[in-house]
Amino acid sequence: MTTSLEKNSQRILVVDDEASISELISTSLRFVGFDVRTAANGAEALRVAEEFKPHAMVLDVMLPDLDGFEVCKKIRNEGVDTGVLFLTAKDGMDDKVKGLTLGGDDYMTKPFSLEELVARLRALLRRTGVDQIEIDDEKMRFADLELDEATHEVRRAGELLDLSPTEFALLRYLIINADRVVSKAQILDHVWQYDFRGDMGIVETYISYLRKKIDAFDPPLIHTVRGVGYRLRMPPK
Amino acid sequence: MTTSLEKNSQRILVVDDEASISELISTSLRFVGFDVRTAANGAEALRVAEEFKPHAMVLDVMLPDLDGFEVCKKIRNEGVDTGVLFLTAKDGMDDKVKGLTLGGDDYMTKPFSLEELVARLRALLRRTGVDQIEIDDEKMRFADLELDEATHEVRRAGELLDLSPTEFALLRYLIINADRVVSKAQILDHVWQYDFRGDMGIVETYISYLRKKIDAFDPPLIHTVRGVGYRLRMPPK
DNA sequence: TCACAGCCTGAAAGTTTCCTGAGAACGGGT
DNA sequence: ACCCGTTCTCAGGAAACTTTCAGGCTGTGA
Repeated sequence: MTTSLEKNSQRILVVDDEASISELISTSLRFVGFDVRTAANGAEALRVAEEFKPHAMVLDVMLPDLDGFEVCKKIRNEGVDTGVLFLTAKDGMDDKVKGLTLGGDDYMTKPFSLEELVARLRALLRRTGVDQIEIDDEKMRFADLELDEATHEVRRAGELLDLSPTEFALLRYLIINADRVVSKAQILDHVWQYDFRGDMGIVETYISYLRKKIDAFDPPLIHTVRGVGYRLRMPPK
Repeated sequence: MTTSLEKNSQRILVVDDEASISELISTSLRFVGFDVRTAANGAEALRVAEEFKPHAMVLDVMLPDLDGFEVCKKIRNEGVDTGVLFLTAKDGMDDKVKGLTLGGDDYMTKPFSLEELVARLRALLRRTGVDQIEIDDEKMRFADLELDEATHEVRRAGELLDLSPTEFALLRYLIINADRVVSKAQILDHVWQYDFRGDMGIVETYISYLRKKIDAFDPPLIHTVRGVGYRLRMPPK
């Protein structure tokens, strides 16, 4: 079923018992080029990890059998050297969450946005440095735009801009899809948390906010494609 | 299993019978670039030390078979020349341990913070001077900030500041990660003792304390990145 | 040219995150 | 035992951010 034959992509194991979440994540990760396997519980995770040897895992701490920490520990004891991105519920935070950012690992609370997930996962893979070509020093560029994941700085024409978290995430998504048209629905699906129930008007609002900041310069880079979506591009000369 | 082939890193042997502690420590040490092996008791420690020839050891004094002092003595008798960082429980045997800092050795009481552990270990390696290039003279700098590991002094613009232990550790962590955003969770994981069970509000409190001291000067160096964390940086021109 | 859907944007309400002062708890030193 | 510096919790208020909404604008097709 699942290809898993993509020679050049990094292998990610997604472990979550909620099928809808698991699917959401794996679809997204596949789409951006990862080689993904899933498991619905700890036991299955162990089995899959052994033969799949993932470069990183996305791991719910709340599993039906073992908890995420156990799974992580066991897999590492098996000699699979893998970074882990833990998923936790918003509240259960107090107890065992300590220590999750050690050793290159990271965690996110549910619900999250898919862009955030991908960004974190990439950062994690970069840190744990699995067989990695050292291309991107966590900076994205488009035209005279520059977005730095590590410092959370955004510049246009060298000038520092002050963006809110959502503005930052939206711009990141636009840059990733530079030159392509992305629909408001796509934006909503990727940039907003997966449980967001509002309508797409909010995307318009945020595009407007972004324009005020990044298109205070010339030339404007954010273009509306009426009836379709938005597109980041250099205006044709 | 674990790489252990990193030619240029220093070798550390971690000896502790509590698996969770041992793992916590080795994960942290590996991540900052050491080549780590672990042992769960005295006998194993002797065996591993003989062939691993560690530059330093992190050694629990309370082991199931031999105690830490015995282990240390035997290993040195075998001709392995290694500094030792002892770990002791808060209460017992202060007297026995006290004498240990006479050599280049050092000790810490459990629970400790990981930054503290790494800092002490580095200081120890520096003192025992194992085949090391003498790069860092135990002073860290950022802008007009100066933090001296050896004297525990902190200056800004040449002026001596009076920091509490926690404030010192927090500032050290910020300087180590200068210019990058560090989340409150990361700070908690690295700067606070590993058994701390409170919430991240305390990080805010300490950031506030630190600001009152180091940002009483101009320009302010500690910056909040809303929704993400904190960041030490020079304000943009 | 008109009408309308699609889009833009200001403003206000709602929500979250952060800052900080006050005080309780703790512990080492005298 | 007491003092004092330190750690930690808590809660009010400020500030930043998110979301909704409505009125106005614009491009497009009839």
